Amino acid sequence: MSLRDIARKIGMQPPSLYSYFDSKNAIYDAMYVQGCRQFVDGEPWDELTGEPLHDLRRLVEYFVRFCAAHPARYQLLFQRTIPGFEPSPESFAISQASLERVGHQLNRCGITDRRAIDLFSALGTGLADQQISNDPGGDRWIRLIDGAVEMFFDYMTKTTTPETPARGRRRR
Amino acid sequence: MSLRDIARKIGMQPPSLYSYFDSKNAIYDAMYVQGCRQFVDGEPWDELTGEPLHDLRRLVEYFVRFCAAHPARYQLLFQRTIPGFEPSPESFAISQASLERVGHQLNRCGITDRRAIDLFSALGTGLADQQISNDPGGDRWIRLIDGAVEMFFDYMTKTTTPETPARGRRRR
DNA sequence: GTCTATATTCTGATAGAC
DNA sequence: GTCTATCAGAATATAGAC
Repeated sequence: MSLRDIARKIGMQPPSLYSYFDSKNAIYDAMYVQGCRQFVDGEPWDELTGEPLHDLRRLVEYFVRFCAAHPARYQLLFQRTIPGFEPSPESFAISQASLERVGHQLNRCGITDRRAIDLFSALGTGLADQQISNDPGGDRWIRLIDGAVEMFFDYMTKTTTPETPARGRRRR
Repeated sequence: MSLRDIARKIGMQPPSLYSYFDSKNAIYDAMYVQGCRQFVDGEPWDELTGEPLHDLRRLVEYFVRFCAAHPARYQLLFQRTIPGFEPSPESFAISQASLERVGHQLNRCGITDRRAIDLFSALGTGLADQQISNDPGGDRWIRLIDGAVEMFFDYMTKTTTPETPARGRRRR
């Protein structure tokens, strides 16, 4: 989508956009902020129960469904595949804060391994990525979320605190 | 990169490319095939030992390192993010065959769950994706491969064949 | 604030000579 | 097979009138 297309969609002439944005990348940055806000505003924090497996599933499910529902935003926010664009520091800070909240939630679930957040994010991104690339509009990888999170939780609660009694674990 | 850039790089004039390819997408398709071949040719099948955890780690490590070393190919082959392009059926079949070999390898490792290949691919893609997006040139997610594969293997050998005695499992 | 008009550069692609 | 010449259109961006 070009500036022409944007302008036409909102009933403007292309040059008029420059009254609002300095450049095309400035528009991308605004969209980045908007996308972050939209993602953060929908985060299901108030739907968490304190039951680790349930809560982590909710987080991953929210992320994957968001990405699958808005693949262009997924590309803009999480893939960094738009040629000349990278978000401004202020904009990037918003998504950083969101990631940190996920880290804190992992801690609250008894997962303190320092690599946990990286592995967790890789798992979520992988599910979203495959869902978008190989089954757009479907739910083939969305249906794997519960199992994937269980896999992650089992592994993390075993290797980091092997002496801790299993909490809230379920099979299937 | 435009057709002009390609032509200049190989010391040709842009129109001469059309003696070899019908369109820009035809070039993409040839690159897709070339990328598939390159990936397949380097697959470490002859380095597998029969020890499930080792072999699966080798496969994932090869995939992630390939993607991290060739991010443009990663985008072309596995991300499908190039605007007007999708591979021709003949080209796509090559990558399909590669994925099927991974599925057979999972079977050989005693993993027969039908969702295993999807979860495995999501895990590999997620690691590659995060590595490229958030630590290009580094190894932050590459270092997670061993743990991630162990997590996957443990989960798959437990949930699908819970009565099977653990084979080749190691901690850390 | 929004417009018309336009600059400049790049894009993929074609015609036709050699 | 490769070239020169060129097309038709799209891209981002600017100047200046209303």
